[in-house]
Amino acid sequence: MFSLSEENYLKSIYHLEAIHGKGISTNSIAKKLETKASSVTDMIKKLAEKKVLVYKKYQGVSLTVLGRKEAANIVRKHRLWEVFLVDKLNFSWDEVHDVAEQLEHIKSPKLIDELDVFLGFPKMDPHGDPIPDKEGNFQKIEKRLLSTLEENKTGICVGVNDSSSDFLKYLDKNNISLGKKMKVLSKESFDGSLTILIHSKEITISKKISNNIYIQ
Amino acid sequence: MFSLSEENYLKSIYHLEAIHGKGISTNSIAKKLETKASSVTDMIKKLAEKKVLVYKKYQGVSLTVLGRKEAANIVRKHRLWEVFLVDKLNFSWDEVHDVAEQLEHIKSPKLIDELDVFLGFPKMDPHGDPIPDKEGNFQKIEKRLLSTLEENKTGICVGVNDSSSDFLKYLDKNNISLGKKMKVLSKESFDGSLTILIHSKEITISKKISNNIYIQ
DNA sequence: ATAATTTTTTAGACTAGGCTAAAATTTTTT
DNA sequence: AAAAAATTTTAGCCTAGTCTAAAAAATTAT
Repeated sequence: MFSLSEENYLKSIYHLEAIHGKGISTNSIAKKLETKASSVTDMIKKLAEKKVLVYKKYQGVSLTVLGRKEAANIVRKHRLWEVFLVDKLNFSWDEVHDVAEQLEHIKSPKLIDELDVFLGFPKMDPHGDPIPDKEGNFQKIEKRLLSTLEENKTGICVGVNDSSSDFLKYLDKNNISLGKKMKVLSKESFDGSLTILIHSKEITISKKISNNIYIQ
Repeated sequence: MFSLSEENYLKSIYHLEAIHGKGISTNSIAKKLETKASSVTDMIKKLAEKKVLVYKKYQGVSLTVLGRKEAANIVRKHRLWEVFLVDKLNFSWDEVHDVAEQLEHIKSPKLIDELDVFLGFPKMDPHGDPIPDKEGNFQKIEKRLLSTLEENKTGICVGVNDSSSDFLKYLDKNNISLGKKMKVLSKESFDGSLTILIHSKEITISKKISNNIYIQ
């Protein structure tokens, strides 16, 4: 059994590995968890003893198979709870993160199995991120950043790269949500900003925005 | 904001006050929380500083208005989650306690409001215990112990006094659940055991059992 | 009313998880 | 290849919450 703190470390390392591959640095973990490198060193020693990751001094860490499965299960719980909050309790997609962050630590295999049934075995959370199964596997969906779409081409929003409340509220304000069709009308080469057509309305978005929207 | 541990103390003291009135002893709290009296002394000092209870050395404690409201809200959350587990996730009434014990500590006012809506504003949990509203108020229902029912009289099961898994499983096995009609056929004066008619079946139950079933 | 017992509190120690400051190691720059 | 910079680890300290053992107070029994 893992403590709340241990689970948060596992989850962070899992997310970091998904982006950067094996060998996650102490500093990057510290940044992600908003803590100090020295605290990270202490904790990864503990986690290494528990066989969920491999650690060699000054070399960063990598999750073991066990650790990855454990982490995927926390992510699974997080995302299932997000679906619950949006589908059943009228939360909007920018409100779910903090609550799911708490709910993901509830320990009860039956709870999460039944929640999965109750929600109809969803494959995606409200931000378009995949929900792992019990083994930690999930279908990787085809997607690319809106910023890579050429002029006059059309895509459908299938996810976001940043799930912060601020960003999601911006999207709501501009009528961007999962499943929306969007066409790139023009691309400004100077700053990378895009003018897109969405819902028969033209809006201009910055490079930073288009770098955080996934389309298909 | 209160820590998990503080919340558990508040809840225990709240339950003890409901049974024994004001002035709860250090030892009784320790027993309820399965901890040591010395730990209790430490914690109640902290809680007294936070104004949720009044403490005078060697005199036991009493919740303040603030403390009672805080505690009632934890109970509210616990019982709403129990309803959710039974009504929506196919838990049986003997399985809900441990999970609700975890869920009751999730912090999100919106979550609990929306859960209440989603469940249709239930007034009782699966064991017949009342669910307090946000102010901590609940309707006290008329009820008496099955053991006080006279021979040849009939009652309807409206609650249980003991919510342990063992006891609830015993009730399941004997087809006793909320809403069931039961008639006392005979009472053994020697040991207080009862022979009751339930669902046109006769069963004999001990005094201890009949002391833990509420009827109306 | 005093002795014995029980309850409660205090004192001091421990663990998990975090921090700061300093030391050790690795990486980057010159 | 040495010096400078950045990263990581170690050492020592802190807080929350718990524990044991001993002291203090309250209660019960004689």
